[in-house]
Amino acid sequence: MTAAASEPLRSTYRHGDLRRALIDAGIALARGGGPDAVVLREATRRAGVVPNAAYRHFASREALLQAVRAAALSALAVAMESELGRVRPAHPRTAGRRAESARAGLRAVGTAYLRFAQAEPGLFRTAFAAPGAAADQADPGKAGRSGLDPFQLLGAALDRMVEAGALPPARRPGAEYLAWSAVHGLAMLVIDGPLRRLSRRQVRAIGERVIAMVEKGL
Amino acid sequence: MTAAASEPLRSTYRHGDLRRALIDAGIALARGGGPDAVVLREATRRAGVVPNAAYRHFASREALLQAVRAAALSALAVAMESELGRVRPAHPRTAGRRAESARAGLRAVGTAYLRFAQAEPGLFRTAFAAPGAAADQADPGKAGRSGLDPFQLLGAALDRMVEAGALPPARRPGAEYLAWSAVHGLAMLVIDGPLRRLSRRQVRAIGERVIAMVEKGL
DNA sequence: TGTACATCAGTGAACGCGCGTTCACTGATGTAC
DNA sequence: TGTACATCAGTGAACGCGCGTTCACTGATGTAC
Repeated sequence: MTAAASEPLRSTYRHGDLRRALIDAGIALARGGGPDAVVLREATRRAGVVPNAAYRHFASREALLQAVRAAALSALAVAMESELGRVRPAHPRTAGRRAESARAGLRAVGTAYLRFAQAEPGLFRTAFAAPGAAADQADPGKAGRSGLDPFQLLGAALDRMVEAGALPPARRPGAEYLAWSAVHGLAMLVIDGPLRRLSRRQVRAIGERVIAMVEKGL
Repeated sequence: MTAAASEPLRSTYRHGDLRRALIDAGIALARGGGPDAVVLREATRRAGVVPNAAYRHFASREALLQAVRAAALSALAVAMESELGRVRPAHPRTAGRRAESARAGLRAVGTAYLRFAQAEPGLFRTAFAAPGAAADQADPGKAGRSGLDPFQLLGAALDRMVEAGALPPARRPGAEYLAWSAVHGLAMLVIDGPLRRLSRRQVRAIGERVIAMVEKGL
């Protein structure tokens, strides 16, 4: 009954859910060209609506971009959760297995992060583009199914490593910054920077080594 | 005798060195706002010249940006060389000292990289912004005094570690990608991303830990 | 169950802006004789 | 040493573009009686 959110044309005067349609259009734009490609006029065009109609739902172009950013972060969180789910056995019995499982969790987080960056470079860049001065607090909607955002998922993985004895507690504080930096750096170099000529295979191989370096160097 | 390159006003009909002046203006713009701030018209304004005059020296806005990017890379290389020079004693006698000196070289490279990113975020972002499709080969002018660009300086530091026995030769291939990723990631998160609220102190502390992680995890 | 009405989502037209780039020009400079 | 001239760096004016945003409007919807 409700109009399809992605439908660019419509027969009714009212749109149905223009807000949703604009966000979806914004996501599609971000997917193709990163944050700068999230152009308010183009989003309204795709939604089959006159440009200023957007102002019924967003205060400004920046507000729309903000919503798209939250969606991108959320998509990343979902990808990480899904990789985590694939890798973690329910209740390992022995201490050794628990430690290994915790380490696998950290690897899963890193792997999913890199895979997402490579599969969706535009969304990835949008997720981490600096917001326009304002709006910095935790916004709802950037989390995955578990309610955690990507950074929190990483933190939880590190916590599990400490619990399982795979990471000395003294090393825990701030460890997310180290792990995050390594993986984020490779992602940026690959999608935007000087490593963008590397093949998929090469990137995966380097990704594994980066993650191994983190595991060993933490 | 030659007109100062940075002089926005001029009394002569000929400019003197408009090309240089446009690049300098472009650098100033990049310094303030990253690659997107390198606007051809603004650069000509600052050079005290009519907009289309730029086309005597650059084929397009992209060509100007390219020149600015090369200058930014070169500035980074110089900063790295300078930090390297401060840290490396000339000819360490014992193997242990040579190894330690080689490690110090790697740390210097990473430290300078991070410091440059934080001191000159606009230039840093400009240096690593993806060039517009064309022009990818090694351009002259992006190197430092030694003739090496930032990536090559990192490679040389790693080579010295192998020579000094501070890094197993088997670990050498591709090691620059690992080290680079870690440091680059922290730089990006700090200047543009979610870590931008961290204080100078905090960043330096995390920077040291990231570099330590690289040293240990390589 | 029918009707009057307030609400407010989307329309239509327009604004000012700054951008990159093209065109035909002009006049200072340095060179050839 | 003086003069004619070709070169080409910078001028002046204009283009088309797409953007974000504001204004007064209109008409479908759902609600109160």
